[in-house]
Amino acid sequence: MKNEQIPKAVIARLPRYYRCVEDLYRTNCIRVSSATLSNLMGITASQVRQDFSCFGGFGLQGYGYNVHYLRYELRRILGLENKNTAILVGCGTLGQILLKSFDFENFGIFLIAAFDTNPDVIGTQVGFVNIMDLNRLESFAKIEVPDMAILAVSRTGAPETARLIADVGIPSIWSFAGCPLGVEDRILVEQVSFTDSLLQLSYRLKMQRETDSETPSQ
Amino acid sequence: MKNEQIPKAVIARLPRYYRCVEDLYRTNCIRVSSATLSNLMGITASQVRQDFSCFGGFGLQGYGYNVHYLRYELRRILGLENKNTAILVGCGTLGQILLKSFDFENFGIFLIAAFDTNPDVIGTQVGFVNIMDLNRLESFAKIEVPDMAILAVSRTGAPETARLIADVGIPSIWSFAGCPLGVEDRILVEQVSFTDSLLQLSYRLKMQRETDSETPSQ
DNA sequence: TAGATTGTTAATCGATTAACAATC
DNA sequence: TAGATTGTTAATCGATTAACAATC
Repeated sequence: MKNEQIPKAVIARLPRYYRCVEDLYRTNCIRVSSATLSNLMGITASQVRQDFSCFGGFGLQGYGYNVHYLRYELRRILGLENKNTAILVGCGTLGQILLKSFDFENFGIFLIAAFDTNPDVIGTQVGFVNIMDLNRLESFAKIEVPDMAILAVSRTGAPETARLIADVGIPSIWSFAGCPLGVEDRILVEQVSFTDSLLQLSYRLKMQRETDSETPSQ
Repeated sequence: MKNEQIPKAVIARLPRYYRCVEDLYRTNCIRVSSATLSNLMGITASQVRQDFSCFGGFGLQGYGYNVHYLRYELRRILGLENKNTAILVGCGTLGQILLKSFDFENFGIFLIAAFDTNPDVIGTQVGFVNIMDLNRLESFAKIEVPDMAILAVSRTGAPETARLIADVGIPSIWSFAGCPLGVEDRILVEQVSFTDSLLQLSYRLKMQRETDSETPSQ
């Protein structure tokens, strides 16, 4: 594998490649060409080949890509073949949904504990884990050393909680808070932002209306 | 306003600009320079000015940007000054969270109805709306003409439901299904994908480990 | 006026596309 | 072998950064 430094744009496409290839794999497809894959992805075939060649290339001239092998390589690149442990911090409505129904195992992630500050939920079991008091996080993290914290607290509490997570030595946060956490320079932070997404849609909707009214369809 | 065609990269930054400026506005900040804003955003001052100049520029030499005016312009550009109506389709756990606690009004969006196929939830009230049978969507849409459908159904049902939404003439979907819907060429689709986000974090975590082990800190 | 800071132009950098030799 | 399709090189396109004249 070339270790040059993978372009950001390529990394951003990796999850979608994996989704496409996973679908092909599930439908027992044996091989796929860059042309076919490019259709599924909505990009050019040239780009598919260029992207894969960043990692050394997984294809065979005249044949294309073996789906099974391609899937394995993408899983390896994405780190899905590693086993990571995660804790969930913030067991409100969103946190509880994640505990109950998100398929962490599919991503090589083991959810080993959940934390909250609300006495009403502390001690209850949701999904497969018991919810613990957040003030036990520090001693817990010393023993179990989780790879990831899933942050599902309200925006107000997010930076403070994130600091705690970073302080106890957890190296990454998957955050649903949708705001800067203030620890981005110390540990890895990946955001799922509902509001950023909605704002982009709002923008596109407005633009489309403006364009439509300039060139009325008749 | 220049109507050249705003670069995609600029559009992707608009929500974050708005968040920053909203924070400044709330803390009664009167003016802000591109340098200050660039620190908050984690980008260069040059880029801030370049970005705003796409829309004609909102600043004043020697002064910077008036926060109140900048906020207004960003709201206008993002379409938040428009009033849009939305319906929610899929009232499972995630759908119900959105009904109960997402602040749609903040985004100029009025949630006017919710739909599901499950008899157990049809007829119940969640948040401010009553949940209706999905088979009433068509007649409903003819009368109310919603601007947006929020899609919170499971991945399996997503493409079929999306087709229905497009067929009844709703021009945009905010989707939590995290998979292609098959209507992207007919109407606007904006995705919130938990899995794509988690996969990116998984990748970054793996890369960091590899880098760390190459250059051990000692 | 002098200092500050914009908007814009030009230079650099990175990402995408096109073309084709290599080869299965 | 002939056809297909990759991986890679070169060309194009778009986005970011640097520099500075304009001007508040």
